[in-house]
Amino acid sequence: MTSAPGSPLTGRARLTDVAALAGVSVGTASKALSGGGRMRPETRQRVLDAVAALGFRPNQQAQSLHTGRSWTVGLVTTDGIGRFSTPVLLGAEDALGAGKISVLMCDTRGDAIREQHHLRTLLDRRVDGIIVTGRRTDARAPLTGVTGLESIPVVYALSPSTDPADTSVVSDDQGGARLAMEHLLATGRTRIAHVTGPEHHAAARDRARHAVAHLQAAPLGLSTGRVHFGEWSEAWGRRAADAVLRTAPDTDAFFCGNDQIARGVADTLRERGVDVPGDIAVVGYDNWDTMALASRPPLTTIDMNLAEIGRIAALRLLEAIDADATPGVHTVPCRLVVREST
Amino acid sequence: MTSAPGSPLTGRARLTDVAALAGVSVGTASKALSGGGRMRPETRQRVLDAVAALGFRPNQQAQSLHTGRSWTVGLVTTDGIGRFSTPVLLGAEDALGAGKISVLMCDTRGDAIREQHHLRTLLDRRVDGIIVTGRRTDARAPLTGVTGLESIPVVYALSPSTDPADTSVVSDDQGGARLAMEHLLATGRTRIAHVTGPEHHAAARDRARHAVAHLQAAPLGLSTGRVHFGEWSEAWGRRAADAVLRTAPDTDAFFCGNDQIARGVADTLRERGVDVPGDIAVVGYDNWDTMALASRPPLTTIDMNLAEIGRIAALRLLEAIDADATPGVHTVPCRLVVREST
DNA sequence: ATGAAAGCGCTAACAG
DNA sequence: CTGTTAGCGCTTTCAT
Repeated sequence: MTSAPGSPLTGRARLTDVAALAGVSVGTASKALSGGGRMRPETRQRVLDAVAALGFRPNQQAQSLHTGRSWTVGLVTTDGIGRFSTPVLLGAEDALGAGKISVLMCDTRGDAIREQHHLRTLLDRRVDGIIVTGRRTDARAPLTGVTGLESIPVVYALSPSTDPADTSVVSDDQGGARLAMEHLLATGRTRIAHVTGPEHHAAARDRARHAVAHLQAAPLGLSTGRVHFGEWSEAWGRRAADAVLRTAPDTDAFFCGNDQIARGVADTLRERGVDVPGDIAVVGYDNWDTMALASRPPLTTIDMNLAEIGRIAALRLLEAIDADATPGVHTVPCRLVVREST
Repeated sequence: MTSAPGSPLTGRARLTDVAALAGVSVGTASKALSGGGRMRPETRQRVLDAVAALGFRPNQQAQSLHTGRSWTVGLVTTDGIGRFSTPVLLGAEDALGAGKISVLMCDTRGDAIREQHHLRTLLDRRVDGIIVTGRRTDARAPLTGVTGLESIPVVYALSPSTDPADTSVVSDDQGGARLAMEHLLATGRTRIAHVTGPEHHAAARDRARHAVAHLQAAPLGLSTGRVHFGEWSEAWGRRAADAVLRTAPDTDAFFCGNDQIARGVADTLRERGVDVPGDIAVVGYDNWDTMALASRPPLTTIDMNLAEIGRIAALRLLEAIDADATPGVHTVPCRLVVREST
C-alpha cells in the first residue's frame, strides 16, 4: 500500500498532499489558497475540494518563516496577573484574536531577570509586537537590554513608559476624579473628604490632585482640609472614616481612592448609624464588582474601562505593526457607575 | 561597502552570518551551537565568539519547522480569566517557562465557536500540547470538533474532563472538607452548620457531601440538620447566618463553601454581638486574600493550592509531550490556613 | 573535523 | 493559466 498522506512529523496533511489529490503542483495549490492571482475556477475548486477532503490547514510556522510575520504578539505583565491586568489582557486578546493574531503570555513577577528572559524568548519567536502592562499606573522604564527589541513595536498599557517617544495607553485619572466630583456636587454635596491609598502611588496622588483642583474651581475645598493618604485597604477606610468624622463632623461625602477603602468607609458609617447616602454619600474607584456590590449599600464608583485600555493598546500595536506608530500617551476615559451609595 | 549582516526580513543576524564571521560553514556553526558532535574546541570557540559578536539568536520558527516541535503550548480558559483560573495559569506558565516553553493564551469566554476557532489556531501553530482550564470544578466535555486534536496531548486543570481516559488535575474537595471539619472538631466544636453555594455547582455539592460524611464518622450531624445551599455571595452568607441561628441557636461553628459566604456569616455574627471565634467559629474556602483578610475577624479558610494545580497540569503535559500520558484524574491536596475566626 | 547538500512546509517570481 | 524553481533559516545526514 502507498504511504498515506500526512507528514511523518505532524501526521497532518501538507500542501503537497493537497496538490497531489487535486492533480496540480504545490505552487498552484498555494495560489488557489492565497486567493490572489488569476486561475481557472474549476482548478481552484479542485484544490479547495482536496483541502476539505484532507482537512488541510497550512502550517503557520512554515508560512511565517517565509513571510517574516509570526502573527503573534507578546503580552508582558510586569507584576503578576491580577485584578487590574486581567481585564486589560482580555481586552487585548479580544482585539488581537479578531485580527488572527495570537497572544504569548509572559509574567515577569516583577523580576528583571525574568523579564529579560521572556523578552529574549519573544524575540526568538519573532513576535510581531509586544504589549507591556502592569498593575500600577505609575510610569515604568521602557523595555531595554535585549538586542532586537528596537526593531519591533511596543505598546505600554495601564503603566505608561517614562519615555514620551513610546506609545502608552493609560486611564484618565483626571477624568475619573472629575466624574466623581461632578457627581457629588451635582447631588448637592459640598463638604467632601478624600481618602485614598499610599502617597507614593501615582494613582493616589493624581486622583487626589485632580479632585482638589476640581473642587477649587467650584470654589470649594476638602472638608478636612487635606487628603487622607493611607493604604488601599478596607481597614484603612474604616480608620480614616473615623478620623474624618472626628475632624469634620459636617462632612457630607467621601470620595475614595478605590472600592476597598470606600467599602471600609461605608462599613464604619453604617456601624455608627450614619445613613448612606441619606446623611453621607460615598464614591469608590475601580468598580471592582465583588467589592462594590457586596458593600452595604452597593457603591457608586468609577470604572476605568480596563478592557478598553487593553483593546486600544492592541489596536495601537496593530497600527504600529502594519503601518506607523502613534507615539505618545493615549488616554482612555472612565465611566461613572451610579449605585445606592450616592 | 558590503551589505551588513542581517536578514532583509528581520534585521537580525542569521546563522549564515555567524558562519561567515567564524570562517566556517553553516553546518559547522549549527553543530557548534547544538553542543553535540565532536569538533575542534577552537573552532567551536570561534563560532561562539561570532555568535556573541553578532548577538545571534536562532530563529525559533526555522528550528521548529525542522524539528516539528514548537516549544509552545496553548492555555485555553473556558469561561473568562478570573480569580480561579489566574493562579492556575500562572502556576502553569511558571512550570512551562522553566522548560523553555511559551504559553499561548486563549480565552473562549464560554463560547463554543470561539473555542473551535482558538483550537484551530493553536493546531495551525503546531502547539506541543494544550491545557484547558475553567472556573468551575464541574466536569466538562473533552475538546472535540477540530481535526488534528487527537494527535496532541491535552490536560484539563481545575475542571476535569468527563472522559476518564483524559488527563485531569483537580482540587481535592474531599480533603478540603475534611481539613475544615477536623480543624473544627479538634477545637471542640460539635454543632456545625454548613452554608454554601448553588446545589448545581459540583464544588458546593461535593464539599457538602464530604463534610457531612466526615461528621457522621464522628458520629455527628449538621447543627441544622441540612446543608444550606444558596449563592456564592456575602449577602447569602448574611441571610443564611440569620436562618441558622434561628433554627439552631446552639450552633457553635460555620463551615462555609467559600470566603465570601464566610465573610457574610462573620458580619452577621458580629452585628448580632456574637463573638467570633469565642462563641462561634467560622471557616471559609478558597483563601481569597482580599476577602479572608478583610473579614472581621480574618478568616480561617481552605486554600486549594491553585498555582500548584497549574504547575502539576503543566508537568503532566510535559510528560505527555516527551513520553507517555498518565491518564486519569490527579488530585491536588488543599491546605488549611488558620486565622482568627477559629 | 569540516563542508556540501538535501529538506522541513510553504510562498513568490518566473517560465512555459 | 499552470508548473518549475529558488529560497525563508536552520538541522542533519553523508562525503571528504
